[in-house]
Amino acid sequence: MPLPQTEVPGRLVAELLSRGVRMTTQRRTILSVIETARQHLDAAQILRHARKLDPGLDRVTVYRTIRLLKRHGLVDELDLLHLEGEKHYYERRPQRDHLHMACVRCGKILEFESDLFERLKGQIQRDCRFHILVTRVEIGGYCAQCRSNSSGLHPA
Amino acid sequence: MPLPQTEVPGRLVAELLSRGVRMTTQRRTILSVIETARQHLDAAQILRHARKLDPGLDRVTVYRTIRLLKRHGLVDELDLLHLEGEKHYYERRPQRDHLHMACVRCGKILEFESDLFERLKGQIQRDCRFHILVTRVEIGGYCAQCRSNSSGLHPA
DNA sequence: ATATATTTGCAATTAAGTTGCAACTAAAGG
DNA sequence: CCTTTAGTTGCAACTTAATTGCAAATATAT
Repeated sequence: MPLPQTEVPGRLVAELLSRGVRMTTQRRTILSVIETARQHLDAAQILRHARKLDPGLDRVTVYRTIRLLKRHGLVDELDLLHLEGEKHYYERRPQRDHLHMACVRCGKILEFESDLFERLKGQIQRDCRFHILVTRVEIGGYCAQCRSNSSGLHPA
Repeated sequence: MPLPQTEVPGRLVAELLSRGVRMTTQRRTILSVIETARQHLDAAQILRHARKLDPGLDRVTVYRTIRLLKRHGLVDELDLLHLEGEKHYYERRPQRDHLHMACVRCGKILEFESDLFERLKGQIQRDCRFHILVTRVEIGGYCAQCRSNSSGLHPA
């Protein structure tokens, strides 16, 4: 049975190729996993998904590919406040920065973008003469649902 | 003459005592290290400073005390974008949130507080009906000095 | 002063990510 | 296309940061 190598060349593949980075089947697999992810994935989850497409793929290759993407500014790394373990989560760097809210009760992650944040970045660049390359905003608290349902409960 | 920049000594001890937490000599030592720190310290640095005061103190006790402080919302945990290693840094939770800028070239950490950020938090609480407990803002880029000195250089 | 629930230090363990290296392979050149 | 070669992969071993189980020690209430 032939492996359906029918992936539409994604933006990440195209970006790396345009920068002269060598493209391997392993990298294509990992990049497609990251691009089609529906939530934030950690390295182990990326590996698990990638192995469904290429069972021999090693976790070292996942770590190295993530590092490559970080070096090229194509993914952002998040902790999501380490609500579970010390792992890191990755997402394709968006056009416009957004902030992450993590519910400490149910673990849900919400994203939010705001002109106020863009203005805040502008203020920092001006007032501190600091040239911003990357931002990471993580906010912990109770989401709307957990606020209504909470009945005075506290997180674990 | 009062020292305006200096934190009130023993505030962490007082806070914990007022919450009925048992106070040990080890905890007093670790708390004093955190309170008198002049920069952000990681667990290993806290241990090193604490051992100067109590050589038998174990690193496990440092980790457990940090966890205690986090549970009580008395310290904030930072990664400072993992510019060096995967360790975490700790600081006493300030009255007013501030954001952290890490220079990717020289490693310097700058802090910044801003009404815009307070307004951003207000917007989140309103628009997302999200009750904020903790915030963490880490921004990477080039500080003013490194921008002037850079001569086109890039970080390692 | 005593009782007891909590905390400590030690040793062992887990979790996440990295490194050295031989074999492999993508991309460039004939 | 076939060869070349510099970059990449997979494996095993390793590092670093943090956690766990447990006996001994100790802070606090009585």
